[in-house]
Amino acid sequence: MDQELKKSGKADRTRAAILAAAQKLFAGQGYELTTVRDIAAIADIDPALVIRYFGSKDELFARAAVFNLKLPDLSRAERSEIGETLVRHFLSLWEGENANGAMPILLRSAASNETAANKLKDIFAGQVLPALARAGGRSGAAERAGLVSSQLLGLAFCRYVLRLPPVVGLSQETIIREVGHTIQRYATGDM
Amino acid sequence: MDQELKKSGKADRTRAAILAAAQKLFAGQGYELTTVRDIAAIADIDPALVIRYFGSKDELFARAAVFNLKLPDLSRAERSEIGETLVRHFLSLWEGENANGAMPILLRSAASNETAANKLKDIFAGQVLPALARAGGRSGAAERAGLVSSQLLGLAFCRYVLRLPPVVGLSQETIIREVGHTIQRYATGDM
DNA sequence: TCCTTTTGTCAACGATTGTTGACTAATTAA
DNA sequence: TTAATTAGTCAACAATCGTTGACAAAAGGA
Repeated sequence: MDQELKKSGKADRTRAAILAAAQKLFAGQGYELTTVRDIAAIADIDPALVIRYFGSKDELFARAAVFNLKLPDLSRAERSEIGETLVRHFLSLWEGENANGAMPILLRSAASNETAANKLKDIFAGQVLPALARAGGRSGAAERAGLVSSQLLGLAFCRYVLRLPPVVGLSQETIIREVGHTIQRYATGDM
Repeated sequence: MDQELKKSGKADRTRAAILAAAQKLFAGQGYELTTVRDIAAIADIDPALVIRYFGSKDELFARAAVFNLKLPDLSRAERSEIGETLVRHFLSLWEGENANGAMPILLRSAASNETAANKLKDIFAGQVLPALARAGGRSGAAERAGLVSSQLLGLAFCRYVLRLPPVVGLSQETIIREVGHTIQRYATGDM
């Protein structure tokens, strides 16, 4: 068998099918309500294969929920455009072409799954906070990061998990303008 | 037996114990992970009694998650203080003396429990939106309500469910000032 | 006291869960 | 073709879930 150039073997295709089914279900109903049998049914394979290829439901979830913030370097952006830049970045991450839906997966399961909750914590404490610390004023980085996180996660929670009609109805332009303004104030304004 | 003046009979005390245990567990780990047997263990009674007194786990959850927004009449408040007024109101509802923890219960279970999700939707679409429509400008009430909801729910989600350290660390004064400012702009600012 | 109602105990049910291991079928290397 | 590796199938496991019904204990009224 080829060592590096695998020609998308049969096993790889079922692996991909399982992962896709898992992401769809995890995003739609969370970790607890998603069963291995449901995943297998959607992927049209045997439930035992889910375990064989991913070890356990937990490991499959971990694989399905990976995502990379890829935060832009805020210290190089125009200081007056940090807010809009951040909001644009998150929106394209959540709704853009390469969106993989990992954010809804994490958000929906974070309330009852410790793995998901910790992943979210790591992201916002380990990436958003440092980025704001570099970009914003010298003090109160933790406060600013907390406020920014509450607004961004709240937007995602209402729009993708709860699907609150007034939030789903917001246009991207409105979000960029209004939420961008808020983030801008949190990130750089005086406290 | 007395018809109206029940002297806190034995049954009432166990009913209360069950409800208290249920609220504690529902708030801490959500609907799915909370088992009838866990509730019974904390209430120190038999699991069968949980069903006998509340019919089913679903009905018990509905009882444990009732709460009343009791929104103040924003049209009578100083227009320039709507933001702070709203944030103060929610904070005292969530952390004040009479806080019953129903908000964390709803938020934590909303991601995987339709009953909880619908209850949250009803609250914010049926109470917050009308209140803002009365108080704010004549147009764009839905947009304003969506933005306000995203910030308020995001704050609660980060602070009580996810327990993001930077958000937990925010003082009430900071929240009232900063989030109040944001809500004020969403509620009354031009869009 | 006796009788009725209330309150609590216990064991078990059927369903569903993640996971396993033995087995067959298909694919590949020789 | 033959042998070996890989992929997929199937039935079953142990555990846990919400829920039920039969029964015992306690309390209250007569």
